[in-house]
Amino acid sequence: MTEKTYPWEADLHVKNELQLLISEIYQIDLSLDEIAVSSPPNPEFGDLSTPVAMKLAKAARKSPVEIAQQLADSLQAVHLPYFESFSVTKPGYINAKMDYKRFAGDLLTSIRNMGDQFGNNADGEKKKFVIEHTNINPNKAAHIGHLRNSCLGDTMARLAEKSGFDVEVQNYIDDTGTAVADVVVGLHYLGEKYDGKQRFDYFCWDLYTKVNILYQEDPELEAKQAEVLHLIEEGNNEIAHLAKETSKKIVDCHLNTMARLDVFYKVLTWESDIMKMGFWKHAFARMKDQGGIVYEESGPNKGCWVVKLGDLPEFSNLENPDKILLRSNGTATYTAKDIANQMWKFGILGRDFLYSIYCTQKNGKELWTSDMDGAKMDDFGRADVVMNVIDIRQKYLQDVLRLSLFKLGFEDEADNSIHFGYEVVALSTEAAQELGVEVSDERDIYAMAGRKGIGVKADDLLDRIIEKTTEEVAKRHPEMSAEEQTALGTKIAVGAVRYYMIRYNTNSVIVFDFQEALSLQGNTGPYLQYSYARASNILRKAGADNIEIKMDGLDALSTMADAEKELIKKMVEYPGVIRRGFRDVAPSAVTDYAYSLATSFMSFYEKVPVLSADDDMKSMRLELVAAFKMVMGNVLHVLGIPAPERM
RNA sequence: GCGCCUGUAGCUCAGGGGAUAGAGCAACGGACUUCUAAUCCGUUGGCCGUAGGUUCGAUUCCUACCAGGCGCGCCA
Repeated sequence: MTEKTYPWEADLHVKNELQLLISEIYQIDLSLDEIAVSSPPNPEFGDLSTPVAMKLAKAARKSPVEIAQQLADSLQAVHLPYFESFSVTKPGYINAKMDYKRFAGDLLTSIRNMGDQFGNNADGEKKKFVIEHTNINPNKAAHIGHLRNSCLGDTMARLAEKSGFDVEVQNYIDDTGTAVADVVVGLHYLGEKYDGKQRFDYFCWDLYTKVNILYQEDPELEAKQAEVLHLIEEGNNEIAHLAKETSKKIVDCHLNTMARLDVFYKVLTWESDIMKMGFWKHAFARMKDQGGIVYEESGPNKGCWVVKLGDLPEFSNLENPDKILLRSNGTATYTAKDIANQMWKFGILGRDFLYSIYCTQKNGKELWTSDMDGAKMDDFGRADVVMNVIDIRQKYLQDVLRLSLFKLGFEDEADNSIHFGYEVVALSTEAAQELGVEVSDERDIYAMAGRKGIGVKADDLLDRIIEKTTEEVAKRHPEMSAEEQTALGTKIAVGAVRYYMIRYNTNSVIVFDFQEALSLQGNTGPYLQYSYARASNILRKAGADNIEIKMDGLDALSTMADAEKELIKKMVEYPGVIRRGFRDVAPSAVTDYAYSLATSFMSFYEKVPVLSADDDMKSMRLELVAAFKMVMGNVLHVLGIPAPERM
């Protein structure tokens, strides 16, 4: 092992060595995945352990303990870096004890040297990673379901960046759909005037609901929807202008809402521009040339252009597995437009938007937008990997999208199309009740419904939690000015909301509950922030920002307390967490880790004095605290959670 | 009907072939002259949906069933 080795790869070293030894001694070839190495449940068993000997017992025709002993002896003889000794316990576990002086010393040095780069990897090979998220219909205020989308998408974008991808965040705006049309119906035909007394997106929230209720009793009004849609598609008329103006105003509201949570974008893509650029027409021509689609002369899809999906196992059970792209009346389906858009993202459409700068965002970065009056640019799309963040109800359509690409001959692009599907946010009985929804004993969760105006608005939630956190700050820091209190309160509120939105497994519905979402204690964002603030405090009091912490104290590492070792072991996991979070598309893996890292530090904080320790010990512990602060800072950054120096 | 997902403590959730199944909340009892108590320590609380199977070993994998959610348009 002549290459540079890192402490966070220690478990990998053991695995590799075991693989080699097992092959040599028993002539059994195991994959690395078959050699489980993990932290044992009890520190008495050492720092790392593996049950692999028990797996081998049958094939090697020896007792597990015997095999374990033989492997442990062999490992001992190899002198792996970072390991002190190997032992065996009863059923057949091999346990490893770390050489903490070297292990911790190298880790702390690495963290100090790598700083905010610590934990990053180069898996992405600088490939272009396009992620589309948020995508809210521009016709009403954002609600907490949209928040889940944006927070998950933003975290994935951050994970992709840490994983060495060139990341482009897109926000697609469907400004030509029925949602916008409904609001336009209200504004134009109902003569509803916006008087500026409330926020425009809140006004539209109510108007959208009103229009949908009136549709039920007034078929003539409902017919206006189709009329409006038609006029929008035609363009260059009063209605189309009104639709665009309305959409833009709502998009601005959405951008403001998301900016409050530090969610930003690289480019906006407007459906109206997709239409004007003739993306679909162009895609259709390409598909026809390529022969990927067929015109049906008979059958249920008679007169339509379809993509044949029936021979794919995913669709073989469906009554009508083929997907219509062009209807018999000559218009394109939603899926067709989606395919064209996806082709654009990959740069295989042969067409591109024109672009201009939309605005400068709160993070100082420019936001671009597709724009018919803009300039030609080569910066956008042209992806190697495309991730679409859309809730799980879109799974079928996302499958159709991917497999259609495959069928059209874009096999690599199909492979690199990832649907990040997540379950929706619903309301608890209490939350539903608070919003005035009629509740019954028969159910305990209530779906949000834009058309009915049922939902918790994102900004309402934020306002409420900021009020609460600011109150708490005021209690703790009466010396601060009101502005400072609000600023800190806002940071904590952002931490609480973002953590709440991504901490759950994406397969499960979040049953939104105010009490839980507003909680600032226990397994919450503020807990992470508090651990960071506590570490900052120690360093500030030690004057560590000005003096250089010396590594001389590392001799003291041989007498590390358990709490210190636990903290070291937690920090060492971080690079693997980033890798796994991205690979498994699992932001919640990062929140889980962040929480356990914070817990380790809290435990250290309570048990191990830093400032009052002897000089050598103090120096070592300050280094440890500084390392923790760095790692926690990095984790918080991935999660998009502000890291306050004090709380 | 077909397909996907979920079922773990009173509640909200982690874990995902391996040692005694973990957290938070709630309840109860402790710890602030101490590096900030948005914290920590302790107690109570589990047929890991049910039944089979695979395995040295299953809460984890497979099958069936039960319960719940979602999806399967020439809608967007």
